[in-house]
Amino acid sequence: MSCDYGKIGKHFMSSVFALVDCNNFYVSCERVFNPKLVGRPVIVLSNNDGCAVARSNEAKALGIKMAVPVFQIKDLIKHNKVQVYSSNYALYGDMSQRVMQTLTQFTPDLEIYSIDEAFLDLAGCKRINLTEYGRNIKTTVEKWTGIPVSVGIAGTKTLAKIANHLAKKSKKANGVLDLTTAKYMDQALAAVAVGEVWGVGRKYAGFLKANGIDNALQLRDADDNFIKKKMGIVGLRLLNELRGISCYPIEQSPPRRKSVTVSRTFKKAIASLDELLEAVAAYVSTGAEKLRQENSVAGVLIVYVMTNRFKDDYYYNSVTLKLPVQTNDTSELIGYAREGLRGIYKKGGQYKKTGILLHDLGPETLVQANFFDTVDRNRSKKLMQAVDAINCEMGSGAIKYGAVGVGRNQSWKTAFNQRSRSYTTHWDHLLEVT
DNA sequence: TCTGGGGTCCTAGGACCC
DNA sequence: TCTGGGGTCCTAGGACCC
Repeated sequence: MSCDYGKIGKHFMSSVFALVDCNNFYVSCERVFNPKLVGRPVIVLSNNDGCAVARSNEAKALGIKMAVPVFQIKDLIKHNKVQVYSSNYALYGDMSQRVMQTLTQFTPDLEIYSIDEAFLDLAGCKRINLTEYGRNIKTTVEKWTGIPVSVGIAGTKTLAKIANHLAKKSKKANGVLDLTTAKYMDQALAAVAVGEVWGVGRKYAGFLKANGIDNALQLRDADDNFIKKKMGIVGLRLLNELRGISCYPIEQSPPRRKSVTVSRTFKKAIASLDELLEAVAAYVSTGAEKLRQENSVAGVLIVYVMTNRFKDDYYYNSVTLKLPVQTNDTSELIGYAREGLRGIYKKGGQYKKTGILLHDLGPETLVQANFFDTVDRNRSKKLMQAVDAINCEMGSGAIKYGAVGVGRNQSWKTAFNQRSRSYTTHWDHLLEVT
């Protein structure tokens, strides 16, 4: 059943979604390989060890908020012996795959929504006890991967999100909650703050509260026209989803990506153009590699620089380059990017971040030859294949472009001072003498 | 020289997500 | 001193065309 705004009265609930969400995912990954962390406050940091992006329940209980800068909680960390880890994306990505693989045992119709979440289509499972089924999912994932998960089940994705949220909070639910039966629906919705609803961010939450809508139940029963006017068509879909009318089906094969971004914040500000040029070349290399992995080419390249956004003299500038022919060739893209950066670089700036975006993506096979094209596309393609093959075999970065630089003091490189070992993807720890 | 409306495409910005 | 990164969708407004 699709989302049809005119027929709200006569709907019937035909779909069943389960949302499986890994608890404190990055922290849980660290705990799998270091059981001493269980039961203790643990946090995982963003790039450059800047902010806390994952927190164990014990860390949350200490009042450590999502994305809080580490320097603001230094004392808290010290006094409570909080265990602190740099992020280890290779490890988390690999653990994520194991979790998702396990979930395919329960239905082939699953949508990997993010690194730590998946929606399962359980419409075919209505005759069985859904709570039991959810419990089975939970224990199996935990047994096979070591990652604790919560399971929320309901008639729409938005309600499954809410069920999951409550499953985590409620002691009685103990990690699994089925909201497909309408019996406790109002009670459940009333228990969820409006800001916790999927699709309601900070701005909308503030606006809704100012208008007397504090929880999910009040939002569900809000006036359609009022919501449509203030939150657009998305808001209307949200109301329908809360009312049990599914607007967002499972998407098993995600459509081709529409853009690629690569950017990093520097630990220390950079003033020199040469260093920025190196950083940009490195980001372009990463972005182009991603394009080639997906057999895509880009038609637009954007380069930007910015100084510290928390300071008064904040400076941001960007340039959008329309490429003559869509491409995924690293050296070609580096050429454009360097040219673009020279145009927006302002001398004397203390730059904290730079990045590139690739837009207007399309399939490699459809590249339109251009009469004025000066690049030998066949030759470039073969070279790129060779580079990718070697980097795959020898490890990422085995072959780099000269423009990326090779110095030991590349201050633009990201710091990870408390990183755990890549237990699942590298074998070097087996050689360590302990 | 003035007059009208509708459609499409593009872009920038704002909101959200994890 | 120290503040992450990578995405999506929608909307409004302008340019342009008929």
